[in-house]
Amino acid sequence: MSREPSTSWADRVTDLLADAGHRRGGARRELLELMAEQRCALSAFEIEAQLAAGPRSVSRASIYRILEELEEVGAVQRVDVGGGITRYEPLGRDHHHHHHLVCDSCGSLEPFTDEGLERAVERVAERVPLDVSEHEIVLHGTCADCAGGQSAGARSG
Amino acid sequence: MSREPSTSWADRVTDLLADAGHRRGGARRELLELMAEQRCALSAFEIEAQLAAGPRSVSRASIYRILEELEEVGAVQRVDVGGGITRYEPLGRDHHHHHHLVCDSCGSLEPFTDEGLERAVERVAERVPLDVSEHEIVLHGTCADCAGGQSAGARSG
DNA sequence: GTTCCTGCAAAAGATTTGCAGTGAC
DNA sequence: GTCACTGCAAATCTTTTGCAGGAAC
Repeated sequence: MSREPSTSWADRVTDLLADAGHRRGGARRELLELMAEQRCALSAFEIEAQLAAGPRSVSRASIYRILEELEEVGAVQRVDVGGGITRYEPLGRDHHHHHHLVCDSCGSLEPFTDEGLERAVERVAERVPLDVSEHEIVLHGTCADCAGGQSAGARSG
Repeated sequence: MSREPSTSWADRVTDLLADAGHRRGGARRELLELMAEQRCALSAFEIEAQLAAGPRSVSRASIYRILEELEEVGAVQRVDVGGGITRYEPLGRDHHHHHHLVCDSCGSLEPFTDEGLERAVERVAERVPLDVSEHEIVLHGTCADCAGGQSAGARSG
């Protein structure tokens, strides 16, 4: 679980970017370190806010530009869970591939994994007329907080 | 395949809307009849274009408003396949529940169904900390046209 | 010193909202 | 006649783009 590779994810991605002809930059470094420690997908807005709270703010334009570069080298994946907001998730860390639970009531996002589901998707991928490179599974519903807390209201952030 | 219920989907949805306190309207009727005959999800833009080509145009604002009403009564489902564009899909017709194949090269959208995948999702839904109401599965990749047609280019619309 | 990286501000695209006129009941 | 439905235009929100200054190499 906590076994770390000899180089960090941020370092490895920086190398990937260098191979693709990119130089290093402060904004990109901050964004990489933020992404490295996320357990689930972040929106551009959330990234901007979290970086603004840290030692070095990064402008929105740079965030989008950097995320696009990261997607091109396969370091992050776009995740669409609705609401017209694109989220971004790091790839290639030692965590397992996962999917998403979305509470339509409070908008919270949670990751989940399931081996059976992955096998089913792999089986489907062989049958469909598409050379499948990625897949995305989103379960919508009501989370425990919202379902149980009909009177609890805005108890926890 | 061609067995129709005694009332059409558009009529049934109109009844649903009437129960919810809505009157009838020309724009809504056009939109319902368009949705009724779709085999896959449509974006608001596509709906506007298709209605504009028909006997009665519907303004963009009305399209979004009507789609929101339809979603509230459970007649359509939002589908997010990326690109920042929300799509809408009719629910409760005699067709089976389906999911989506997206070609990241040309953007084409195709429906698919898979029993095994549905069962796997149902099994997962019981294990996760979410009262699951809907699910959405999107496979991204390259379609046959784009994969095979490296020189075929814009052969078929 | 050259070229890429970054921030700012403006632009572009999708969706929502305010308001006034028309239509359903 | 009342209140919902609709269209137009303006507003809002997310994402992209143009340009100029600063940093990496």
